[in-house]
Amino acid sequence: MSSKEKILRAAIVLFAQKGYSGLSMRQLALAVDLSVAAIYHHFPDKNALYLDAVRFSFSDKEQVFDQIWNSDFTAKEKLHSFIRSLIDVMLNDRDFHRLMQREILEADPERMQLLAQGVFNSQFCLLMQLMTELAPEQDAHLLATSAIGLAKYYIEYQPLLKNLPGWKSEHEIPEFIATH
Amino acid sequence: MSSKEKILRAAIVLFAQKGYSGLSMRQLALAVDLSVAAIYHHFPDKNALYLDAVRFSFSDKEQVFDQIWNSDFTAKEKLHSFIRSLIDVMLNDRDFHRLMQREILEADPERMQLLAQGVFNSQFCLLMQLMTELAPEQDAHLLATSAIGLAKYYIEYQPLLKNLPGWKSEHEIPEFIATH
DNA sequence: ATGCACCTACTGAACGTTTGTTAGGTTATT
DNA sequence: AATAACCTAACAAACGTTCAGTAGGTGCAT
Repeated sequence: MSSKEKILRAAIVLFAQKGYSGLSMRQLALAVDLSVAAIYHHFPDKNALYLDAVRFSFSDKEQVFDQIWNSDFTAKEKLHSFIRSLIDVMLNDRDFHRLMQREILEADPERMQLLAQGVFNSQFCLLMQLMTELAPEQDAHLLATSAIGLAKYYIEYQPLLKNLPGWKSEHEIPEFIATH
Repeated sequence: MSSKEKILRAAIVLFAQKGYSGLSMRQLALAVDLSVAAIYHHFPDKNALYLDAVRFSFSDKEQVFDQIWNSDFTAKEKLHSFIRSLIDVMLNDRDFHRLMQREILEADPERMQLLAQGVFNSQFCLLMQLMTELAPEQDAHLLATSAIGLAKYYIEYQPLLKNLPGWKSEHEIPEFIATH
């Protein structure tokens, strides 16, 4: 693994843990066993590193989704798989999940725009496309948003809901289709 | 309004906005038009100030809940009012909501313990008591947790759900009672 | 009424440390 | 020889925190 990748992977974990201003370049350097200047050799400044880290943590997952889009599933099956994967990814990669939570909380407008355009855009467009195919008479943007929102809900409350009576492992998607 | 209260109120807003390490004592001093040393006159250090701010932002709301507990509602009505108020508070006070989100995200174990014991404890105990009264055969802690979780869900997704077909303004509590 | 003691609320300036960042030199790879 | 990858050392700025001092009020003995 290259040094640059090592830095990015550590940055994801640590930014997710401590937040942007909570992580110093020296702490990060220590974590990857490099000098501070070595990081600055790979990244122009802290902000760019942060953005790259978020991008990297997402692109890491993007191929999973691309696999779905390129499959010969029906539209319904694609949607099912997409949400299923979204939940899986969020559930298994806590750092990714926390990075996203932080990003939404921070709500730095310029960073939001950058992320929205550079990171999420392609996935969201594909999802919207799928939605138009599935329900042409409804607002695609709205449907896509609620699909993601629904997934997010399951991620955050699955640990809770699991302990409740009436839990069924594959109970997710039918309900979703029904409401739309 | 006393200086101490002015500091606390500003701290709530700014900590919610920028996070613990994102807000410096100088920035806060500037915001309340006092010297940095004046803040240290009222609070021993930054961490204590933060804790006090969180406590303060909660105690501000506590009386609303206490009013419910001391009312002569039936247990069912109390639960209804409690959840209704929880949702209202979270919805109307974004700073409070964000502070709580941050606190959960951060998950600093020692701070968590302090908050759990010093801030939430009394409310949670009252809620658990109510739950035992309502459903003696079930786990009170579990019921209380899911009540709060349910409220949180509505807070985060009401803006979303509102735009969806099938939205009814007073649709919250019956569903809750039904699932339990 | 006045001088003294004591208090709270505050200030300006400084403490040492940590921050992001850079300049300049060294080592390894091609 | 040239370029990439890395180092040590330093920079100014910002950080949390402290210190000595002051303005204004209160109570009390004179």
